This record gives sequence, C-alpha cells and structure tokens, in this order.
Amino acid sequence: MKTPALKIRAVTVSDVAQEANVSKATAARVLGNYGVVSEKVREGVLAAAKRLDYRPNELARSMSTGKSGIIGVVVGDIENPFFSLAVRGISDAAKAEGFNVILANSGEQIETEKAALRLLTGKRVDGLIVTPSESRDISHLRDILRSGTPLALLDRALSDLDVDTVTVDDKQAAFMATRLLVKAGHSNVCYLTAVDTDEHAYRNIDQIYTSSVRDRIQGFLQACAEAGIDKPERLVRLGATSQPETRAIVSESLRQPQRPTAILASDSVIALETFKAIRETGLSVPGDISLITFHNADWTSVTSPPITVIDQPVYNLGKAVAELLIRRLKGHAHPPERVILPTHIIERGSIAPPTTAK
Amino acid sequence: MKTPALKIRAVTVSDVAQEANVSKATAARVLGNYGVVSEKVREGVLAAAKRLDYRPNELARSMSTGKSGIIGVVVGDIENPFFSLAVRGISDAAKAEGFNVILANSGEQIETEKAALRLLTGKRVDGLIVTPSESRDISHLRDILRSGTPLALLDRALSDLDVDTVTVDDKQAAFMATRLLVKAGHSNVCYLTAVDTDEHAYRNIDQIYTSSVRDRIQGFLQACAEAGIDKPERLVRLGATSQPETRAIVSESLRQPQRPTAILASDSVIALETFKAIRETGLSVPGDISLITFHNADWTSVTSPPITVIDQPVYNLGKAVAELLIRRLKGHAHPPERVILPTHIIERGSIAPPTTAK
DNA sequence: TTTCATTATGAGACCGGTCTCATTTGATAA
DNA sequence: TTATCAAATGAGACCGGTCTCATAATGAAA
Repeated sequence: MKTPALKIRAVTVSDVAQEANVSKATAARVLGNYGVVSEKVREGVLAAAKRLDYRPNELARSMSTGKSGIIGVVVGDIENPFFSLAVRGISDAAKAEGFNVILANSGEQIETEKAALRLLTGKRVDGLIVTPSESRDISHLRDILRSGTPLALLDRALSDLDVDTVTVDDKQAAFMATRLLVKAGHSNVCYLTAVDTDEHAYRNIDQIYTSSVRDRIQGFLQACAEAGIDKPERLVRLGATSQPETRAIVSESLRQPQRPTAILASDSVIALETFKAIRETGLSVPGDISLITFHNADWTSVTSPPITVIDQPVYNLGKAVAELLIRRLKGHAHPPERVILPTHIIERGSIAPPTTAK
Repeated sequence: MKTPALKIRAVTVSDVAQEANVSKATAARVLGNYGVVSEKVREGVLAAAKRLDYRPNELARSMSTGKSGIIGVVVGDIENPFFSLAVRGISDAAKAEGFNVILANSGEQIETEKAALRLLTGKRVDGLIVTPSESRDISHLRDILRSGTPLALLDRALSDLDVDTVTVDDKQAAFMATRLLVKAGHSNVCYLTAVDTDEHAYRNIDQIYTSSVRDRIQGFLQACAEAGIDKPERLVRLGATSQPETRAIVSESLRQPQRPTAILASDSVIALETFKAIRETGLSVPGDISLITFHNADWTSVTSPPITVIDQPVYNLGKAVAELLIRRLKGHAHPPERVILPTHIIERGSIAPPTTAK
C-alpha cells in the first residue's frame, strides 16, 4: 500500500558520510574530487560509497556549481543526414572536452526554435549551438547573448549578430555548381530550396531570411548573369519543405513546356526526391535533366548515374563550431570568430549537355 | 577588471518576489503555477516577472520536485537512419506528453553504453530507453531497474529482463527474406551483420549477444534448413561494423570461387556499402548477386535496380516504446509489456535467379 | 459584534550537492 | 616544552526552486 510509486531514495553524500563516520563536507570532498583529504579518510569514504552504491546527483552538482557540462544544440532537422553528421561532429568534439550534448529540433520554424531555446536555457546549458531558421527575428538569440550564455552559429551566419560562426562558402559553391551546369550548355537551370516565402515564389533576395540559402541564391544568380541568362530570378524555386512537397514541385516543373534542363538541389534530401520525381516522370538523368546537389550524402555515389555533388565538410563544420564554443566556455574570451570552410565539387555522372542543345 | 567571466546573475523567484513586494513563497506559487493566489497578486507578480525578464531555472525545479521531464535514450548509432528515425518517433511521442529527450550513442560498445547510462542517471532522467548492445552483460540495466528508474527496451529484447520492450519480428522477417532468395533459386546465400565475435566467425547461436541479430540468424538458418542447404552456419558473415569493414568483407567474399549469389544485409548502411562493393568488383545486382536488406531506407528505391527490402515500422517502433515508458512514468503500474511489431517485404528489383542456376 | 470557516500569504525547511570559513590536529621549530 | 604553521576536518550557508505548515486576512453565519 505504500509502494505504488516505489521510488527508492537515492544514496546521498550525507548517507556516505554517515556510513564512513566523517562529516558531510569531507565525504563530499572525496566524492566530488576537490579540496584535500588524507589518504586514509579518502579510502574509508570510497569504501563506504561502494558499499552503499553511491551515484552522484549531477543535477544537484550543476545546481551549486552553476555548470551543467551540457551544450545545447538546435538544428533544423536531425533526420537530414547533413545535420546528423554535423551533430556527430559536435558530439565528438564535446565528448573529447568532457561536455555532453542535448539536442533539439526546430523544424525550421521560428516559434519551435524559440521554444527549444527556452527549454535549453531553462536547463541551464553551459553553451548553445544554433542553426538559426531565420535572420529576420533574432531577438531570442540576442536575449541569450545578453544573459551571458555563450552562443555559436552553425551553417548559417547572422550579419547582425557578432558571435562565433562556422559556415561554408555557400555563395562560391552555388556559383561554381551553376557555372558547371552553364558550361555544360544549360541555360534553363533551376535552383531548388526548402526555404519558402509567403507568396511561395522568389522575387528578390530580401525575402530570404536563411543566410546560407541567401548566399546560394546570390551565387546562383551571379553565375546565371555571367552566362547572360535573362531574368534568372524566375529560376529560383522555393518551398521544397517536405518529401511530398518536393515531389510535387519537381513534377510540376517538369511538366511545363519550358521545363528546366538542369537542377541544383539545396540538400541531399531534396536531391533524392528530385531524382525520384524525374524518374517517375519518365525522364532520365542526365539525358533529359542534369542534377547537382549540395551535400555528398552516402547514397549519391550509388545511383545510376551517380550524382555530382558539392562536397561540404559537414563533420568538420560541427566539430569546428563545437571547438569554438568550448574554447569560450573554458574562459578564453577571444573576439567572435567567423570561420568559412571551403567546399569542392565532386564530379560524377549526373551532368550532361541538354538534349535540346545537341 | 571585474568582468572577465561576465556571468550575469540570473533573475530568481526571490528577485521577482522583492520586485512585486510579496513573499518568495507567493511569487513561487505564481511562477510555478501551483497552489492558490489571489488574482490581484498574481497579476502583480507576473508583471514584475516580465519587467525583470524572469526565466525559471529548470535545474532547481527538477532538484526539488525530483522530476526532470527528460527521457534518456541510448542507441547504437544515431547516424544510422534506422536509429535516427526511431529517435524521431521517440521524440515526437515524448514532446506530445511534455517530455524532452536527451540522446547518447553507445557505438554498440558495452562500456560506452554503461558510461552513457551513468551520465543519464546522473542527470536524473525520469526514464530510459535503451537499445542494449549486449545481452550478455546486463548488470547495469539491472542496477537501473533496482534504482527505480523506469526502463524500456528498443528493437532488442532481453529475455532475462522483464521490462517494457518493443521489437519487430526479426526471426520471421529473416525467414521470409531468406525464403524469397531461396525461392528465386539461390542456395549460396549470405547473411551479413555488423555484430561480431572474438573469432570473427560464426559457430553457433550462443556466441551472439544481440537479440535482434540472434533472431535473424535463427530465421535465416531455419529457411536455409527448410531449403535443404548444407551447413548453413558457414553462410553467416559477421563484423560489418563500419563502412570500410563492410566493404572489405564483401569484396573478399565476392572474390572467392564459391562466392555467394545472394546477400541478406542486416541494415541499410551495410546494404549500401555492399551495393558499392558489388559494383566495384564489376558485378551487377541482381544479375550476378541478389540483394535484400533490412530497413526501407530512402535511397533503396532509387538505385538501379531498386533494392528489395524488409520494411520495418521504425518510426512506430520508437513511438511505441516511448508511449509505453511514458505510461509508466505517469504512474500506471502495469506489468511489463513485450510488443512485437510486424514487418513486410517490399519487392523491388534486386532479386533474380542466380546466373549459374540458369 | 463576535465566531468560525475559508482563503490568501508568509516563514522556513528541504532537495543534494559545493564551498567558505572556523576549528582541530599533527608536525616542526624555537 | 611551548609556540607556530600547515594540513585535515567539520559546521553550516548557499544554489533556486518546491512545499509544508503556521499565521493573517476575509467573509459568512450567529
């Protein structure tokens, strides 16, 4: 009748102290591994702890030290291999320095991002790594900075926010990728991204609040301009937010009379759906449509044809932000750094001259 | 000179109380949303909290309530899409019930698993979901149970441990998959798994400490026996622990004179590497080698040929354990349940009769 | 107006650690 | 032997919440 919850009371420092016949303070010194204790007493306490099977309460520890040993990470979508690889980079770097990671998804939505941040700061994480879903509303990030919690940005820079940031050279990458398509003879190229606007159509760069995509669009447009392509803005396609969504956009695109002859996909998830949609429409890569994508995902080398990709140093992206953040956590008060990692294109078999141009 | 750490002291309940001219207890009641307070005072406290930008310290809250609102999850490898999907199932179910998830990797190593568990219990998570890497040494899981922390098992059952468990019908799935290969005319089929033994070779089932793989091997052997295949044990290949490792095993296998004509891969990561290795060796699927794999990963439908897979309800696997665990966390003291979810085979194009048999 | 029940508030213990400061112990030097 | 000092230990405050219990205020009943 007294054991419905059957919550066993955990062994505490005081319990151990009593068992070892020393004061709580002394037992704490031994168990917490600080201060000085004589070897004899230490052994006694350790033995008592073992007898009682003492497990430190990390919560209480964090409470009094003010440090939790946790780094909070907020990414857009952990299921995207890009993010899961970056997160592994973060985790590895964190573990190496004795930190743990607690992960939250924003689903690329600003409100969810805010909620996640609220949760993590509530848990008093020591530092935060965020992939900001929007550059428009960053008040919550400002709040974090103001509260004194170190913050670092992953994959997306925020010009207005002067914090440690690690990104790749998105503009350059998009430029080179587009140029590769143009060089192959394409003029009806399409850049497809998950980012969306209210009107679901691209008008100008000021509508785009995701810095990486912004950069990519600029690189894309620049390469188009260089190639003398008229009104390249019309070639930017937004809203590939989910697999069905992507599928629909691509299918619809391909059914147009003036269908694109080449597609630049903004990530590997989009690329995979695009590839499927192209196949389903009865078209072939690269015969009918050329394809290139950001992120050298595992599967891209195994399709027929294998996909030409923009290889981003994803793991290192994560590793680098984590290292930057941890350096700050350890007290090195260096000025915020903005690291831009290089990318390079891996040419495989998904780009060919357009058939109409033959 | 006084601001090298510049750690801003966070606003506490006492601060708000003072600002609102009420006692700490009253402010706490309002901010913690418990007990009774008059409407007038409530408003005053809320206003003061807003003015001071009060953010509750979740740590302290957990400290006194004994509940953290966190579910700890330990999986083998988050980068494996199988696990990342299952984890999303867990996260979604958790979020729906107001819990958060903290994730740790075991890398399928028992010591790392123990360390991860130590970490999570130290953080006083409310409950744990584990994919046990071994059925041999489960003392640490017993400890958890003994301490009163609810535990649930994901994807792998432990016959000796009577706790909530959700798995798929691995034995049946392996049996059906193998039978599919046998029916196509294969007798030299190979089952390839990441699990390994000291001798790196399979002798008998008692060497295998991963329950899911154990079941799969039994299903595999049973189908082989049914087909009258002699000494099917020799067809079990272990040790595909990493991408290069898998690659090496497959390449070596394929170079043997008696090379297998069909392969059953234990997960999609192994299948992908296997597929690559087959290609590299200059062989084709399904012309030279038939292939079937566990887990209907995204990419499997997009290769040429698309891969025939055993479709596991991965998301629901995660969702179901989480729901079981949460039910227990909420105090429903039902007896431990063992749920086994069904799988089914999606036939695509990677199985054909063996060429030699033609 | 007094009494009693009821509601609202306050004081302070508590969670399980850390950490400061005072006190005791033991060894060394005078 | 006694003074001096460092090392070892203990007592208790503290972190920021929750929560119990006592007290004060309010309102209805007598």
